[in-house]
Amino acid sequence: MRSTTSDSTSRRSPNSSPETAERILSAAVAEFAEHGFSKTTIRGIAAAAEVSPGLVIHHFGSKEGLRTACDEYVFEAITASKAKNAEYATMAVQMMFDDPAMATAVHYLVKSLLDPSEHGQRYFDHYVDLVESYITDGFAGYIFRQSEDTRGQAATIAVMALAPAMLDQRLQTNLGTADTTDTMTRLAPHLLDLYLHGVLETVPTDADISTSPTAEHSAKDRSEASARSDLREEES
Amino acid sequence: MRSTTSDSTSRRSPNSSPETAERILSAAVAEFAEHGFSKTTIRGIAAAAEVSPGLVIHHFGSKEGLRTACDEYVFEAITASKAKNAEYATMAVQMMFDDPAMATAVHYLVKSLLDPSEHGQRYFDHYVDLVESYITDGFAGYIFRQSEDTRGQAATIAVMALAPAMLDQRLQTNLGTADTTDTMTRLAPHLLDLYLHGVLETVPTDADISTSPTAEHSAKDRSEASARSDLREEES
DNA sequence: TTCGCGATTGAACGCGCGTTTAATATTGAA
DNA sequence: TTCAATATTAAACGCGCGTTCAATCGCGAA
Repeated sequence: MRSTTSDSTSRRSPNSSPETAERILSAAVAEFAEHGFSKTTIRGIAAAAEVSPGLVIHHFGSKEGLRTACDEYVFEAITASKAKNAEYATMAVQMMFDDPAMATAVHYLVKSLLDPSEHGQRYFDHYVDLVESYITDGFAGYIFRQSEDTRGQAATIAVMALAPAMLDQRLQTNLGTADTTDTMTRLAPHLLDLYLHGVLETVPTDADISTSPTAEHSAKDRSEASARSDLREEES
Repeated sequence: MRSTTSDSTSRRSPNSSPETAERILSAAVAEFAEHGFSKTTIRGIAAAAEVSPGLVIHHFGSKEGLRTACDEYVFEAITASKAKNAEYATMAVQMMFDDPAMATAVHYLVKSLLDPSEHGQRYFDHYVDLVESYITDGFAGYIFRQSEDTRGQAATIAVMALAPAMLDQRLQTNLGTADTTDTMTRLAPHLLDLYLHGVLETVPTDADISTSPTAEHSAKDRSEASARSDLREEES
């Protein structure tokens, strides 16, 4: 039943269509990346690839088989990209979105990460390992703060690095950015600031220190009041 | 023929069953939180609430109507919690998971956030607004670093704060933590460190400082090599 | 040329979904 | 008690899904 070059002598039988299978695979990655796995249909993929639904099954056996093939396809694309651009990993995720195909691959991985399945866990585990090696060995000229719980630290940083891609659509709508690249460009300086200095500063005990106070907003004690009010009404 | 009615004392209109509707609602929130919206079935909710599928439709009109009802239900639970515990918002998300019902509510919101729909966007927008007010007014005794792009900064911080809850399952598997509370407790010190100091330190110009080299891993320049290799094999 | 095999298709199958419908059970109001 | 309205159910409807199947097409081998 399984097809696609079962002959070891690389001899192609009467008919072959490696490019058709690849077109299906490419369409599948795009569809999965956009709609997620459960909402994506074989019929939709077939339509995008301009083939019949039956042919998709013929080449990949099942929807799950197609997904597995997509995993390898995307992993190879990501690793190939990393070889060319080793700086992406920890915080410069936005660099990956320059290449449209790479952006699709990242979106696919995000969907895989958020969908309960082994595929996504495998990628997440690998990513945490990668960050952990960065913590111990340094990365791109930077060194990391050290912790007694390096594993937990690596997991924390990995989660932070993946977060913007996961909420890409939400950010795009909220900030009014045009696309993913635009969004990541907008976030980049704040991410860098966060990674370098954090976000909080201990309240000055008596004297002012550092950080030019650009805006003297009314810093009252309404931190709790604002938390309780108006969660429900909105209009923006 | 369901039980529950058991004893007498029914003083309502001709017939009514607010408690049955509430049981359905509660079951729906739990099911949605666990499986997401598209994978959750009316039949599954009905079974969890021990009623017939038709009754679910009778009370809420449709699956979408049920979802809308769940939104309000969860929003109220969250806001009620915030009234009692105003410290959760920015980084102390883990505090919310003490209450099991609250943990379900948070998981529901996460699923809503990750599912493309207006409901999740509404919550995200509100949350960014909340963080923005914290940036300008301070929060829980802390003051925030100031930026020219407060909106972008707020969005960045909001995304960071939501990230651990979104990858809860992935973290649990990777770290071997028992449950969400355990996971959040594990991450908490690293999150605090991140928020207070960041993760990176500029590489020392000439002298070594701090950071004991704990790991004897082959700490070569393999940062790039490890990125390219062994993405696909795993066994842990 | 003829033959065989994989590529490809259109139609159909079975299933589970959200929803509808008709009937029954229950209960406050008259 | 009688009545009307609601709660509740079992069954079924229609639809879209993943998948199967039989038939056809196209091309290399003989």
